[in-house]
This record gives sequence, structure tokens and C-alpha cells, in this order.
Amino acid sequence: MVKSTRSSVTSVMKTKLRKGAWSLEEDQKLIAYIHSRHGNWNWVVTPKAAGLLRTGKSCRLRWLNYLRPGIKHGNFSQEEDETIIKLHQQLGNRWSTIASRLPGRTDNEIKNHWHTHLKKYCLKKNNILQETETDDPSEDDDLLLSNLQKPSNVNANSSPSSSSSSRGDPAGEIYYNQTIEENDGSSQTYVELQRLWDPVPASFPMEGLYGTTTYTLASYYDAGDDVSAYLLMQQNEESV
DNA sequence: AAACCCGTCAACCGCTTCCTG
DNA sequence: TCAGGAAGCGGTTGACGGGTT
Repeated sequence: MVKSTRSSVTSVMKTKLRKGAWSLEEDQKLIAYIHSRHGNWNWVVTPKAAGLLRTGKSCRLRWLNYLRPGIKHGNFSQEEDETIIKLHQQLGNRWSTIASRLPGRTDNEIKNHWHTHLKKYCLKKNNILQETETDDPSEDDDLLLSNLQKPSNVNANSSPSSSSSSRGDPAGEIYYNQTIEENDGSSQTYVELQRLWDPVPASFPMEGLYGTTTYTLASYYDAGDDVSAYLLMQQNEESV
């Protein structure tokens, strides 16, 4: 029988557990709780302590893959792609080990990126190598990898971060001068939640679809224990 | 315009490993 | 040394958006 049927988990299950995408409010609660614990918390008690109807596992995953400070979202650089491919050749599907070599990237994100982009690239590369054994394969490498960097659906008005922005999962996303009202009806200014944890920089660069953009902190609101902190990011400049 | 298909990715599930008493 | 609980890991699923027919 499955060992992971824990009493603590099942007790939570008796209440109505939420599943699926995390809401902004849930993210805020989780960040607030973790923030208040100063690096000392337990995933099993976290949902109850934070006022969340989630399992500890779900909280852990949300934190590690999305809310944790330093997490990079959006396109992988060519260097990152090359590193992943190289490490995958050496290590196989040991995503967490691979992730440990790519600062800011999570095992889940690398795994997804592999299955959706790099696996195809490797197959294509192998085909090319078989067809042109005498050619210099490095040229094909560069061409294929540079193609990987190009967004498939270029839209001048789209968010600079990943396509998940359109899934009603705003936390961690940064929009150009947008407010939540423009997106989901809330009157709050759009947030970049993970900055709650780090000392807030006056400005910071973020890699997007079209190059690195420097964002400048426009306003900051911290409601203390209730921990609702909002950051308005303004697009400062953009390099293509 | 509508239906369908496909790609993407956040989140879930179940198993394994690690830790602690 | 062992058992039980917590955390970690990787495969899979399902929702969603965009493209195609």
C-alpha cells in the first residue's frame, strides 16, 4: 500500500481541499507565512498555519517552482539549453541534479523545457548528423539552438515572461504598467510576489522574450502581518 | 465562425530517499 | 537497527491558448 497516506494529509483531506491553479490570494498567504517563519517551517503544518486549503506537498511545489525568490521565468538562453543538453547526455532524467547546475531554474521547468523543446531539437540534430556525417555539425547546432530562442507567437503587446500569463495565474508575472483590473477585475496594481522575500531592489533586469528589460520599482505596499505587498513594475527600457 | 488539434506548462500523483526518535 | 514521517523526485495529467481545417 502507498506509504504516503499520512494521517496529517488525510486529516486535511477531510476538509475541502483546493486543487488546480493557485490564486493570487493563496500565493500571498503562502508567501506571508513563509516570510514570517524566517526560513524555519514545516510543509505538513504550512497549509493550516497559512490558512490554505492545500496539501503540504502542493504548497511545497508552489513555493519551490514558482514563488521562491530567484526563480527565473521565461525563455531559456542558448547557454542554458546547451547546458541542459550536455547534462542530460551525462545524467539522463536527473532533473533536480541538472537544475542544481542552472541557477534560478527548477527541475520542473527544465523537465518541461526538455520535453517540449530540447528533446525535439536533439532528435532533429541526430537526424541531421546521420544525413550529413561529413559536415561540421556545430553549424547545425547553432542554427537549431538559435531557432529554439525565437518565440513562436511573437506579439508586441504580450507579456515579456512566459505564456502562462494568460492562464489566470498572475503571481510571479510582470506586465508592462498593467494593473490587475486590466486582467482579472481586481483594482490592485499588478504584483510580482516573489520580491516579497528579497530586499526590494530599486531596479532589476529580467530576461524576456525580446531581450533583457530593466524594471524600476514604482511603488511598494506592505500591510504588515496581513502581508499584502504590491509592487508596481514599470518597464524602463528594452533591448531587442 | 466553429470545431478540432496540438503544444505548452503548472500542478498532481505515487514512489523513493532521507531524517529522526 | 528499525519504523514512521517528511521531503524530494520524476512521470503524468489536464487546462488552456493558439493554430489549422
